[in-house]
This record gives sequence, structure tokens and C-alpha cells, in this order.
Amino acid sequence: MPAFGFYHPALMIDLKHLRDNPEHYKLGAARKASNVDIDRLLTLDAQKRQSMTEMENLRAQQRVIEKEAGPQIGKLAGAIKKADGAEKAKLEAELEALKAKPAALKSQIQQHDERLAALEPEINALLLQVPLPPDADVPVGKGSEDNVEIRRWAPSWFDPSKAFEANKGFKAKSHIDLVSTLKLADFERGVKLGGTRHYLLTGDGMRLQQAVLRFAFDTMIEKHGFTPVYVPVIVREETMIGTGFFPQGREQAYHIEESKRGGGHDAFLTGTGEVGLMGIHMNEILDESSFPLKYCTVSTCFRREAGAAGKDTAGLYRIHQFEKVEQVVITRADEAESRDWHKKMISYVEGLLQALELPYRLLQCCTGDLGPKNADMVDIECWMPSRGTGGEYGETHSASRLYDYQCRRLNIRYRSGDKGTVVCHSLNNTVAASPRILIPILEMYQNIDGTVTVPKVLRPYMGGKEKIG
RNA sequence: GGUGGGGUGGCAGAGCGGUUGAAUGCGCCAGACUUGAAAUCUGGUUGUGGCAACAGUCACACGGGGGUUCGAAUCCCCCCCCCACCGCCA
Repeated sequence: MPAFGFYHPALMIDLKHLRDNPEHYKLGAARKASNVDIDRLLTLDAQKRQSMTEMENLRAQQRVIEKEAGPQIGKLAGAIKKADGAEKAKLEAELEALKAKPAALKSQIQQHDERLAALEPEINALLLQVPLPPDADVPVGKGSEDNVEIRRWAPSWFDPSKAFEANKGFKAKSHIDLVSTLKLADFERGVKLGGTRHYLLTGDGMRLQQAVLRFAFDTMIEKHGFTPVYVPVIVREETMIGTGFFPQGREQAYHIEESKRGGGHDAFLTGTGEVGLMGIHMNEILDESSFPLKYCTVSTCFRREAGAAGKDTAGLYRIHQFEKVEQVVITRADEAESRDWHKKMISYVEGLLQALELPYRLLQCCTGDLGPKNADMVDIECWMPSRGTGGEYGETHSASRLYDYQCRRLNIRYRSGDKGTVVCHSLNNTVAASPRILIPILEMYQNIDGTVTVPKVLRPYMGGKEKIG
């Protein structure tokens, strides 16, 4: 593996493709409500290439002169040491003349070099902001309100089109009430320790979380053949940029300013295990025969929730720290294969939710709801009886299809016989995020007497326990 | 935290001011031999970018950035990373 080097700026997006298809990228940016100035980027890029071509020609001249003059300079310098008087002065003049030739070129080269240095920061900043255009089959829309439902599923014993009470014969309590009476979580002490949006999970609350995570993790490893990995959650900025979370998502991540303490480098806390998993092969050239790489991790996730002030302030829905089982697939650059994996990764989650017997629906996210790095995204939402009035679906999973956008930034490639080195494709999807997933579990499995039945598949992870409370 | 040693092509590992984009070995690809395979032999095999895009051609890159020099993988400065030993420690 190469030692850590900064990503190559040209690897941020496929610049060649952008030059050939500017309208495609402009339309893509517009549909994602990005205001990146692609025309400006193209202008600067053209200037840069022109300057580069001129500079390279000068360099080539310089190299020719060097090869001719170099040995002569060496000889003259030797002769000067031995000579004296008029002879010495003459030789010195010759030497100066020889040296002057490449020196003239050098100053011209330097001018181009300075021009390039002046252009590059703006070009790079623009390049980093160009989003991956959404796929043509992604519905155009402004935000989450324009997302399109794909399908629903519910266990035979629950019909989400009817109220909870009609299904179960009593009024649903919210998970906030349930965790309070059953002593599964402690918000006051969480806030005392960590501030707003912090919490403790206690007793069977903690145990239930461990059970879901372990069930989800084991399913991915044992049933679907994913490779289990434990990854850093404290990473360098390059990793955040490479995975596509920065620069746009910078405000969302906790920043550890180690450089201000005089040592090392700054670090950021990751908001998802995806960062660690995708970072594994940063700056590597992989063997095509190793594909697909299927990684799964469980990690603590940190999110500042900047811009979400006042939203979902109560309960376990939106918090700063949580646990998540995440799946990631890296594969060869093939659209059909990418699409196929996307479907598979979603089906793994459906299998899991069906095993847990939680009603859910699949949402095709519209263009306005996609992040910069997604060509396509499908959200999975679980039914949460206490949300809104009479229950609502709430997001619990998100499955992204990224083409080569992320691998390009991370510089992850493979050798392909006829096409040389090729940038890989990557995909990711949540497997289970807790405690958010505890909301539908607790609320759906609550009983009229205030107890909560433990879902069958989780009982082996709860010491056989069937009921909480 | 202290002291010392290092970062070179897919991997291992030479080179330590000029013709070295880089020896050698491994791996990989093609060919020869073979009924086939192995072994052996021969040749090929870094990446990125610009221009042309059939072939090609030019430039840049020896952790990253800057400097010295006519010329740097080789010398100097800053940064990042790794390793060894000591100290501390979940």
C-alpha cells in the first residue's frame, strides 16, 4: 500500500467526462439544488490546460538544452580551476553564456507555474463541490416531500393503514413513555453528562440495543457473507473529503482540533461506519478478482445535528451519538452490477425488518433529497405509532448508489485488462441504527399492561427473555 | 513523552548530485518447450495529466510541500506517516 499521500485533485470527479458533457452536470447540479458554478470551472480548466501545454513545451526545450550543455558545463568548470589569467576569464565568460540559455527558459516556466498555482485553489474548490448527477430514472423533486413510495410491508398482525388502537385494542404509548416507566433510558442524566440530545440506555434498554445490533451484524456476516471489520471513528480530514462527506457536510461533524494543541493533525468524528469502511482501501489499486468487497461494521456514530435545532428534540429519534451496523460494497465499474447490488443490499434490510416483524415502506428519494455523492438513494422507513398524529413512518435506513464518485475521491481503483486502471463503484446501506430502531420495536411490541414483548429473533440475544417489564 | 532508524513501481528491495522512470527478485501478461500442467527459457509489465486520439507524443511524479543547482530519488527546510527501544498507561 502506498504511504499516505493526498488524493489527486483530478480524481474528485471525472473531469474529462464533465468537459464532454457539461449540460449533464449542470442539470444534475440544478436538480440537486447545488449552486456550483460549472461554467466558471470549465473556463478555469481551459485556462489551466492552455498554460500547462505551453509550460510543458518549454520544459521539453529546457531538457534538451540541459542534456547538451550539462556535460560541457562540467568540463568548463573543471578547466577553470586549472587555468589562470586571461585564459580563465575567457572560460568563465563561456560558462556564463552556457548557463544563461536554460536560465531564460526557467523564468518563463516559472511564470506559467505561478499562473497555474493561482488557478488551482479555485479549480479544486469547485471540483469538490460538483455533485454526482442523479440518474435519469430518479424522480425530480425539491425535497423529502417529493419522494415516491415504492412499496410497503407489514406483518399479518398489524395494518398500518389503521390506527394502532384499531389494531391492538388499546392506545399506543410513545417510546418516551415506555422507556421512562420501564427504566430503559435516562434522558435527564444523559443531558447532565453530555448536554442536549444525549441519553443513557439502562438495563433492558441497553440490552435490547445490543441484541438488535448483534442480530443485524450476525445476519450480515453469517447469512450474507460480509466481512466483519472494526474501523476508526476518529479520522483525518482527507478521509472525510474522500468519502464525500466534506466539504458540504463539514458542519455536521465534530471537529477535534489537535493542531491547536500543538501536535499532530486535526481529526473528525465519523457520523457513520461508512467512512471507516470506505477508507480501508483509500489510495489502493485492487485486484479485480477480489470483487465484490463486502464489508460490515458496527460503530459509534457522531452527529452535531447542526441546523436541526428544535426538530425531534424529545426521545431517541435525533441524538448526537448512536450505534450503527453499516454495510458497504465495492465492486467493478459496471452500472448493471451496481444496480444489482443496490437491490440486494436493500433486500438484506427487508429480510431483517421482516424477521423483526416491523412494518416498513421503501421510498425512492427524489433528486432534491439526494446528497452530493448519490446517483440514487432509497430510504427505508419503519412505522412508528407515536410519530405525528396516529403514527407515521420514520426513516431508519438509507441505501445509496454512488457509481465511482466516492472511489474516485478516495482513489480506489483496480486493473482491468483492456482499460488499464479503472475507478471502482461503491454502495452503502444501513443495516440497523440504534437507538432509533428501538422506537418502532418498543412501540409496536408494547402490550396493554405497559410491558413490551421481546421480538422472537432477539430473544437469543436477551438470555431467552420474552418480555420487558 | 524521550532517543534512534526509515518512507522508492502490484509486493519485496537497490540506488544516495548528471545518460535512473528507476537495478535485482517475486507477482502478473504473452510466446517457446510440453498431450496438458508444473518447471525452464524469451519478451513484456508504474501511475497521472496535456495534445492527438488508430498508432502515438510530450510533461510531471521515488510520502507531501517548498528550496539550493545548468541538472535532485539523491543536498537543505517544513509537514505527514511508519518502525525499534525506553518511560507512562485502558
